[in-house]
Amino acid sequence: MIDIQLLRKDPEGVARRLATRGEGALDAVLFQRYETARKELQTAVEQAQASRNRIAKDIGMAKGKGQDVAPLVEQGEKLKNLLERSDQKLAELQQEIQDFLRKVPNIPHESVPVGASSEENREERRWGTLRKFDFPVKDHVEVGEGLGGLDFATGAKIAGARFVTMRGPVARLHRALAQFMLDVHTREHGYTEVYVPYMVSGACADGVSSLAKFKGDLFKIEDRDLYLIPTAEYPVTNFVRDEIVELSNLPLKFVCHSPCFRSEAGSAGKDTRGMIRNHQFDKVEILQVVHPSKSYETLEELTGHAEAILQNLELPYRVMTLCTGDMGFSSAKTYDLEVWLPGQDAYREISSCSNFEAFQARRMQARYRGEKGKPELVHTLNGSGLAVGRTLVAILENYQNADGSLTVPNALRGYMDGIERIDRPT
RNA sequence: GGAGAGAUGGCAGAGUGGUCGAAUGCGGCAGACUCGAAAUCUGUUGUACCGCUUGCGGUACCGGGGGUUCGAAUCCCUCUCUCUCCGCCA
Repeated sequence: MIDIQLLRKDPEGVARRLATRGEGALDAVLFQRYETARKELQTAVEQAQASRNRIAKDIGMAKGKGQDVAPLVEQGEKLKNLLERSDQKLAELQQEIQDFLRKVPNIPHESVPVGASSEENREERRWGTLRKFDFPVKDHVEVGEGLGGLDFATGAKIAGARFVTMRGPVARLHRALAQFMLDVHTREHGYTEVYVPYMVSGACADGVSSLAKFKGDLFKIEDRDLYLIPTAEYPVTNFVRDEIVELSNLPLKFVCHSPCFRSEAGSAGKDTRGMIRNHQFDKVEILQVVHPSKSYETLEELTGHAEAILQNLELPYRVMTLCTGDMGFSSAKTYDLEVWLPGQDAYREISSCSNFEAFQARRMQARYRGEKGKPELVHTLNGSGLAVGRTLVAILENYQNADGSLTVPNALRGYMDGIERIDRPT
């Protein structure tokens, strides 16, 4: 949620900055109208409540002295009727304002390039050299199926389109990747590993993003207020929901390996081949809860942590700053890491690292006890470090050999009984 | 699944219809003592919103929602969660 004080102070300015996101901009006029009505109603209700409280107190005192309270009780009754109606109206209006505000996306940071689509994302840097292949390059589907390790038909039989099954050394490579990522982040980057529920309540989902807006992207458990998590960000960020964290405990740094479930509503026909865009995939997520003054330096650091995985795996990539129109709902600034996929002859997103500033913290009342002893909202950040499925894709494509075998990246051999190559089954 | 007990401020824990936003202890902050620290003593210390504005006033909040009442932390209904016992299960 954006800061309502800021919105009150400068509705036009906020609307202007939000408009750079492209989607239906903030209706500043509607907000002003809400505010005027709310103020008027609230003042009236609170005045009525004040008189009610005074009368109740007077009755108590009069009774204590043994005086007649009938006239006072009658006054109270009258007030009660009046209050009931206006109280309800106020509650409805406040709910409306809440709903309105919770659907407003975060304000982009000033360093974010203004643009309408991914075309206008800004490239920051590139790492690694693209391998030259002296044989026709296959995509990950061909390589994976050739190794007997990826099986989309069985995935489809079990659960439908956009599901995959893995077998043998490829399944193990997939597991090795997750282990490797967890180890690097816990050993070298100071994150604490956490294990979490793979379902969250509606309230938790609305804490990290807008449930009202993005319900369709999630899988919901029938007849329960539970959603399958689309990323570990959902459960892990909610660790600090309704908490006041001691200043000395900041920053909190968590790493979490989890499956992610996405309905991929609205992406019909997009990336239908292979395991680029599945309903279920694994991801290792890194997440930090920090002091507000530190969040932008933390964003650089956290992005570096995700990059370290790609560097260890010697996978070439580039870093993009998402433009205002391409950023997620809750983010103030996002870097995407895009890995080189020779099978697609393109860079593809493999990690997304965002600073949400106080946007999520405000939605879930996550605070720290500030320097002056007052609770203040924390800043939250997270990034994929990395999407495991897509990392496997990148390895299948970048490490493939002419004979259809796959070289195991150096960094993973310790997790694979030291084997250097996965061969085609004979 | 069955039976019972409980949920109060940062934490612990009193309070069973009327000056209760809530005793007390711990913790935090400020001060005194000290070369400094500890101990001790004194004071102070919830959050959100609204209105005039460096202060004051008002309102709401005792797990969530609803009800009874002139008045609810306190009574009633309901939901959620926690604990204990039994059953079942990895």
